Amino acid sequence: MTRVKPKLQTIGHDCTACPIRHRAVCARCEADELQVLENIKYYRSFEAGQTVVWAGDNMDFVASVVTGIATLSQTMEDGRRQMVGLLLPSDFAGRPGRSTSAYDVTAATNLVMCCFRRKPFEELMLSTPHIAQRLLEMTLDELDAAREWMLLLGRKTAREKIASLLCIIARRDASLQLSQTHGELRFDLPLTREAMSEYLGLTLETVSRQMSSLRKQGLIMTEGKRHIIIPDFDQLLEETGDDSDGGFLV
Amino acid sequence: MTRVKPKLQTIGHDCTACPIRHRAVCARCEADELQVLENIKYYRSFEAGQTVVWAGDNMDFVASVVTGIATLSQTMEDGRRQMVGLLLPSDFAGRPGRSTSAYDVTAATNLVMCCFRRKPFEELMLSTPHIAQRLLEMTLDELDAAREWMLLLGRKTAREKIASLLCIIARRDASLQLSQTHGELRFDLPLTREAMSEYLGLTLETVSRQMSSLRKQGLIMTEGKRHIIIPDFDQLLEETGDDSDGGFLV
DNA sequence: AAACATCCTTGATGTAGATCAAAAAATCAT
DNA sequence: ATGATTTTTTGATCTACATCAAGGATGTTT
Repeated sequence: MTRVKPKLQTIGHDCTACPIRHRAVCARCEADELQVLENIKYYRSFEAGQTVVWAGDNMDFVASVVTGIATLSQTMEDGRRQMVGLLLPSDFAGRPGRSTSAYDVTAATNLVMCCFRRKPFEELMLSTPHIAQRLLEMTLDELDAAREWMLLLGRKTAREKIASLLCIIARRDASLQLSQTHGELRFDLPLTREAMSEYLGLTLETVSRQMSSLRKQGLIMTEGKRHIIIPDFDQLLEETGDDSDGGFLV
Repeated sequence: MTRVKPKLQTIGHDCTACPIRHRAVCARCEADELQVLENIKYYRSFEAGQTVVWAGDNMDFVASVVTGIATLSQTMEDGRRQMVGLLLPSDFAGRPGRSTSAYDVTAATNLVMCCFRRKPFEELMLSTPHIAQRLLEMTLDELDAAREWMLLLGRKTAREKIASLLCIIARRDASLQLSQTHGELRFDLPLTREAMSEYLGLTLETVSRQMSSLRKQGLIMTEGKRHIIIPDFDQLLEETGDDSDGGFLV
C-alpha cells in the first residue's frame, strides 16, 4: 500500500462504477467488482439549498459526489451551526455500519451524487478488501483535513480564515480544471457569506467585512457577488498564516 | 460489517498482539495473524512531557497507546499551537502509507505505546483484510470526534469548552474503570492548564478563570491542582451546550 | 415597472476572551 | 527546611469579533 499525496491527482470524476474511480484511476479494479458496484448504484440530483439528509435521519446509502458541492454541518440546540466538512466532486459521504446520518448534508450548489445502497455496499466491502483499503485512505485524508481545520478554527484570525478558505477553494478548483494558470486564478465561490461564516466559525458580517478588506487591498477582486479573481495566489497564501507548502485540506 | 457504538465498549488494553484488541475484544483474530503481529511489534515508554515525534520527522512505525495519554498538535510558524487529537489507551497513531508524522506527538502523562514497524504492518494489512476494516472503523470514529471538536472550537463559549473537556475526560475515565458511580466522579486531569488551552483554542488564563468559575459555582471540586471531583455529572453536562445524549468524542 | 425576497455591505456599539503583569501555590533540588 | 523553578490564579486593560441596525444590490414574481 504505497501512498502518494492525493491532492492534485484527481483525474476523473466520471463515476462510471467504482468509488475509487472518483479520486484517481484505480489500477486494482477488477471487472467483476465493477459489475457488482454497477448493480447497486443509483444517482440522485439536488438543487442548491436542498437538504440531502438531516442529522439523525435514516440514511440507507453511502454516496460520492459526482458534480457540485455538498456541506456537512452540525447544529446545537440553540441554533449555533458549524460546518464540519465540504464535499467536492469525488468526496465520499455516509459511513458503512451506520444507518443514520451524523450531520446535516446540504447541497451548496446543484448537486449530483452517486449513491450505493448501504447493505450491499457493506457486503461488497467485506468480500472486496481493496475497497476498505481505499476507503481507509480517503478517510485518513478527511481526518487530516478536519485536523487542519481545527487549527484554523482554534487559532487563526478572521482574516487568515477567509484567506485560507479562498485558497483552498481556488486550489481545488484549479486542480479540477487542470489549468495551470500561474498568475491569475478565477472561480465562482460556491458558498454564500452565511455558509462561509458557518464553515469558518465567524458571523456573516465579519466574513463580509474581511472580504471587503481583502478586496480593498487588492488581494482579491470580485465580479458580481460570487465570482472571485485572485491576481496573485502566493500573495494571498501569505495571509493564511500557513507555512507556504500548504496542507491537506479539501 | 455490523457496527455498534464503540464508546463504552473498551474491554481490554492488554496489547497482547492485535491492535484490534485494544478497543474491544476481537472475535475475528486468528491465531496466525496474532503471531505475525507479535513478530513486528515492540514497546516504547515515554515520560510525561517527552516528545514521541515532531511534525515532519520520520516516523517508521504505527502505534497504539497501551497506558497513559498522548496528544497530537500542530504549530503555526509564529508559535500558535492547536491540539488536534488526544490519544487515550487503545487509540491509534500514525498512518499506513505515510513515512513522516503530520503532527507533533507528545506524551501528556507517562506513556507506553505498542509500536508496529510500518512496512510489515502495511504488508500485513494487504494480506489481512479485517485489519484494514478495523482501522477504517477506528479512523471513522476519530473523524467523528474531530468534527465534534470542530463544533466546539468554532461555536462554543469558553465555559462550554471547559465543561465539554471535563465531561469527555470524566466519561472516558469512568469507562476505563468500569465504575458506574452515578453521583460523584473523581479523576486526575492528565493535562496542564496550558495543554487544555491548546486543546480548546483558548489561552491558559481563560482556562484557569473558567475552572475557578465552575469551582465557585460548585459544578466541580478540586483537590490539589489536578484532581477533579464532579459531584453531579449531569449538571456539568448541561454546561456543555451539547444535547444531553452526548457524542462521539474521545 | 413595481413589489418582494435574497443576499450582501457598512456603521455603531458591546463584550468575551486575549494580553500584560504580578502574586500565590505547588513542586523540585540542595 | 530553604531557595529555585514551574504551574496556577487573579487583576487590569485592550481588542477582535459579535451583535444590533439599516441600507444597497440583485434577481424573481406579478
